[in-house]
Amino acid sequence: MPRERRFSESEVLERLTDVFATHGYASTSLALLQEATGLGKQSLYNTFGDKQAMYLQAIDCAVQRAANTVAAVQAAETGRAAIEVYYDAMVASCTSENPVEKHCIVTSGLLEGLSDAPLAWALTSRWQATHELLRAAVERGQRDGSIASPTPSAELAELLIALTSGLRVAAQAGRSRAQMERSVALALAVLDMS
Amino acid sequence: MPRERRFSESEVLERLTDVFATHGYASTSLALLQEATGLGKQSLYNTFGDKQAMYLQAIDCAVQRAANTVAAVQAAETGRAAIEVYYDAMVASCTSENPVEKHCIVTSGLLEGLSDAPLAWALTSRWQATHELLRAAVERGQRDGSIASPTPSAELAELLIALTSGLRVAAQAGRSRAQMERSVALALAVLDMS
DNA sequence: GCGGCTATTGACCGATCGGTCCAATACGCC
DNA sequence: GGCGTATTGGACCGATCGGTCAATAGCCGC
Repeated sequence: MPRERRFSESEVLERLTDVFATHGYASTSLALLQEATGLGKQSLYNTFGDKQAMYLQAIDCAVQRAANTVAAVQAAETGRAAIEVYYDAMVASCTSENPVEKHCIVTSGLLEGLSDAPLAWALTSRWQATHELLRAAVERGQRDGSIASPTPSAELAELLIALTSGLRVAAQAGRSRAQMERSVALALAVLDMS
Repeated sequence: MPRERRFSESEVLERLTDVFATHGYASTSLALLQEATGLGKQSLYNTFGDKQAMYLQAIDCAVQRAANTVAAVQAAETGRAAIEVYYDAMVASCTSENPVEKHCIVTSGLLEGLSDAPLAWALTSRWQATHELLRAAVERGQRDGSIASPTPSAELAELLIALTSGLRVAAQAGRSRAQMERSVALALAVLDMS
């Protein structure tokens, strides 16, 4: 048996995810990744592959981080409560002092306009997954009566996810948490229209 | 009197704006700008200054391009119509085949998280200006009766501008024009709530 | 203790980055 | 037709980019 790695692959991936989230794909250099992980260039390449592969794995890592929120959304009492849980987490994330939480790797990546097919596919796939999460919550709310709007759940979810990304940008423009919460409250009123 | 420039400064700035809009700030290289303009590096530097200065001027150029839309918004019959004019233009822009129209230099720049103070300031300033454009339209609508919601115009405008940025991201995720129009229609229903 | 395998290190690669410098060039003026 | 000035293209700068390679260091079964 050969020599063993002297770092935790999962912990290093967390740091990679941090860097990609805060700087985006193009602006993340190998040097930044080395600095954040304390690893040498070759160790990173041996473990994760090239920059594209690291990014793809960072996306997966970011998805895992959001698993708690996803679970909380799905476990909410009503569909309406699920949506509110989602936006609570989203606003908290956007207004965080921590730059890692403030940025969404998927939103940033999409707006970056990554041209490499695997990256673009992974990002749109994640967007789609979040859309489905919200759509399911809306549909649940429509069934349990907590959401009055008869609009198809997919359409409502489309609005909700667009608002999510909009909040990310608004956060970068320096909007306060209170303002973002008001925006969310206003938008959620759409769910009550019949 | 010395030799004259053999290009139109304004036309070249248009091309610079195109490149910055489609690639963002960090991913735009001098080589790309040279290719798009046909000018040499030195001519660009003589005329516009360094990359930062070019970017700042490109932002102004993009603002000028939107002047028609701004005028149309302000000239609309009612405040409500103004908002609709705005979103018509926005959705058309987002769903354009032309990559130059599809991207918004301000939205992209904000999400890029540019750290240089002059750039960040210019971008947030533009965001603020658009917010004010929408706020004024909302206020007008509340006065002329085309917008029923009594919610402060600034808060409604905050939601509207967040949605705008969200649509930009949604466009990058490949959403269709029809879907975006439905999202807008849904969101505008907020203006009717009292 | 030794041989074989792997992880790590650091030098190195060509390409490109933003930016500068300089010499050649082209024009209006006298 | 010089002359001076502004413009121009290209050579050049150090730094950094993503990525590779060979040598070294560490651990296993033996």
